[in-house]
Amino acid sequence: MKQQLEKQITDRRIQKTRQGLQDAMYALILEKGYEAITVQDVIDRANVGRSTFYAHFQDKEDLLLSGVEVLWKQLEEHLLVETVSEEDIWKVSQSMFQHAQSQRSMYKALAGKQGGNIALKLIERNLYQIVFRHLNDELSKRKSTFPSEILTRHMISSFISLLTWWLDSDAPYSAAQMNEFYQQLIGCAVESLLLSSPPVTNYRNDAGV
Amino acid sequence: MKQQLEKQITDRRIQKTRQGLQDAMYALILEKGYEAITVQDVIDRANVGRSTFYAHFQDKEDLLLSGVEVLWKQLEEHLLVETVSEEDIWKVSQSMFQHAQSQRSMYKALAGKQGGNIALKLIERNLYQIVFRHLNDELSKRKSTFPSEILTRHMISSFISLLTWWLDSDAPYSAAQMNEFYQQLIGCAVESLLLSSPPVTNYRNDAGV
Amino acid sequence: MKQQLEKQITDRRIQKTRQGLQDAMYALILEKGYEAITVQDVIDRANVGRSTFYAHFQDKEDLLLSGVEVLWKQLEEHLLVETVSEEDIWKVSQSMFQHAQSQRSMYKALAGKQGGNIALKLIERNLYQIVFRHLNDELSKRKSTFPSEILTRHMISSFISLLTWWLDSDAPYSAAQMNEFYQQLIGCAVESLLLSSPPVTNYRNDAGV
Amino acid sequence: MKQQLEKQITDRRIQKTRQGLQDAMYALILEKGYEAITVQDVIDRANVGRSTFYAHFQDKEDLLLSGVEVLWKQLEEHLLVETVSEEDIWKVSQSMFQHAQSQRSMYKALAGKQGGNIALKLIERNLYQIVFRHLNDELSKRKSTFPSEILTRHMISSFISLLTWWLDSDAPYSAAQMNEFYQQLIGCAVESLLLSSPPVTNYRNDAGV
DNA sequence: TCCTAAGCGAGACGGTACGTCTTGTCTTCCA
DNA sequence: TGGAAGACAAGACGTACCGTCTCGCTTAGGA
Repeated sequence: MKQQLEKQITDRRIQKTRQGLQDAMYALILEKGYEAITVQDVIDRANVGRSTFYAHFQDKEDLLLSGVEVLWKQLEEHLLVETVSEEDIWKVSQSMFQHAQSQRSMYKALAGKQGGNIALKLIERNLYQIVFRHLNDELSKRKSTFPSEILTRHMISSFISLLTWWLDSDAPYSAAQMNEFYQQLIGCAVESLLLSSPPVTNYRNDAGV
Repeated sequence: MKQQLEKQITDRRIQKTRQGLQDAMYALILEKGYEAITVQDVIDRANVGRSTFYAHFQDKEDLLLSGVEVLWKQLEEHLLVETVSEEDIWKVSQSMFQHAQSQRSMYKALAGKQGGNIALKLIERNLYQIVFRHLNDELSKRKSTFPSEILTRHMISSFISLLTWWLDSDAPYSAAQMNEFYQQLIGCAVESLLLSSPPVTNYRNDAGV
Repeated sequence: MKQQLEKQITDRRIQKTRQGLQDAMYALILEKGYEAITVQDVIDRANVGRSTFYAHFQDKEDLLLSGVEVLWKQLEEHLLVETVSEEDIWKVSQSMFQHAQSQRSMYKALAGKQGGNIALKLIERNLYQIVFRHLNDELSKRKSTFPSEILTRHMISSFISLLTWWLDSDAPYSAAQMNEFYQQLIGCAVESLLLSSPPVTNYRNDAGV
Repeated sequence: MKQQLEKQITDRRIQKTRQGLQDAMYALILEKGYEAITVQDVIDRANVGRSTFYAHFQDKEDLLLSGVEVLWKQLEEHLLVETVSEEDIWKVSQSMFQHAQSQRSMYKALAGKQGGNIALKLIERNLYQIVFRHLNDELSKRKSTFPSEILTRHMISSFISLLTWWLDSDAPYSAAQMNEFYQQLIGCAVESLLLSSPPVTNYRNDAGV
């Protein structure tokens, strides 16, 4: 008990330093792009010693990716609050668009074109895990021979492409509209591969906002 | 006339050096990945002096991208030979799959996951130019309000995603089969947005915000 | 009264910590040499917190030199017990050889080649004070023009050189023997400069410039 | 022949860089003392890149010691010119005093109290080699039981002590005078240990300047 | 056949960023 | 309240690449 308390308080100090470094990183990414950033830049911005940086993160990539974890945890909470199950693809995508809308600058830093592709690659991989499991089941249930990796990659890459365009172009579309676009682009293929018998409009009814 | 001849012969020597550097680059990419490569690695492999490298290319990125140009010229010739017009999207995509099949190792170096994303980004941009012009026309002809950038990016990102997966996974599909998959994933959306005449505004009703 | 008692007890505690740090230092010097030692090494060895170290000593040099003071006090007591006056140079030197013999490991740490030169420099300076005053008097009494700094430095450096060699080489000579050597090396010069009455100016004739 | 020429020219460039670094080092030693100097200080002063420094010297100690080599070579030449044999101790010492006089600032940097003890230790070791061999022979010829290490160390440490004092104190004595002092301090002991039978004044006759 | 200008290899160089290490200060808790 | 634990700012270290440069050699065309 005592040890835990002590640890927590120490953690608070540590957490503050980590947060400071992450914030400095986000700000710098939006200013000059991930690649151009130097460890020195980050620690100057965060008012932190060099060794402190390396006590917390292996290198600037590690710092960047630590941000993805934060974002990912927030997203999971978001999904929980909205009581979205992983099965319902359209709700998941909509939740991500919403989350991106509410955390715009963080998303821009991590997933925008300034953010380097490393963070994006991790997000892609995370999404892949979730979607692949689901699609693989569905396709095998229907004895489809269509390679599930391809379908998964298609859905993910299209989603990512849409998301990054939205973040970078400052296009005046709402999260809901973006999700609508996504459905229009993807839905038809998903239908034809997964939902041969049920009514075509099925997924559309769910997409009401 | 004389000057041109001299230039050509000199060019032959120069060309040999450039080629050597490009070849070294490809080999090294397949060995250890683009990011990990050092200028020193390249010039050691190509048996070339450091200054020679910088006489021909600005940096290793420049060398990499010079390869994309080569590839792109080959592709254009390929399209000419097959008498493919840019309008016919499916034939263009099929030609690219074919070309990738015939130049597999070069494609792997430039577009595979070892190749860094820089070359891929350039290919993407090139494709975007071609496809966007075409789609924008078609959509405006039909008075569709669907953003043509989004549709273009969707088509390109899906194609790239498919292509890189094919190159990296050594999946036993032919170029024709890959194009078949591509059509299955994309075709339906393209059709509904381009080929149907009336219901273009349909999605707007659902997307009320 | 209570306060005083309490103070004493506290002092005892403090003394213990200081002692622990000094002991750790000596041990480490003999193991790896003074230069290579880190403050971290010392506090790990002494089982002491970093801040504790800096509460007692300014830096590792301060800690080392604090040891010289201890050694110096012991030496003074030694001289008192043996009732040696500072005037009798040979007895002073013999006393130091004896003391070094009895406190061999401490001397090795402070004056040996492992101990860095800082401690040695301090010892040299201390000896210089004592010897210089004496020699300066004697030389001026005899109206000698021989620079007393030079003579002092000669005596000290020869003594130090002998002492450190003895400590480092584990040569099987007793303190008495070492002092005998010292007299043989130094005595003749001291005699000719101090004990002979007339021919002080003798060397000047040869030193024509 | 061609290869040698090429090498020489390259060497000239390299030599210039090395020289620049050494000069910067000497200047900085005289300004702030060896210990306080940073590699960065040196390369800033010498207008040299960091990697260049490390291409030539392992660390600042290596740079310092490389200076001793230079000094040593100069000294050897000096001895050659003056046709001094190693046997004649007094001439060797006089030559060193003379050399120090002519290269005062270099000696101050390397052997003065600003120079750290590293260079001095090396000089001491070099001298030790020369003197020890000679003295050891002489002592064993005479079947003396006096330890030759001790005598050697005595002579060297006294010489060094005299030299450094001279360099640091700016005392107004000439090289010849310094050597006279040295003889007065050392000569008597050397005599009594080496020259038992011959006339005592023997060495004095040789020391005429 | 010799000459000469360009391409070239070799690699020294100035510079920048890296990740590591040590120092001395500081804060927080415990006994 | 003093000491233990250890996070922290500061900054030097030695390494790794970069892109520029200087230097002779080779070499292939025009004299």
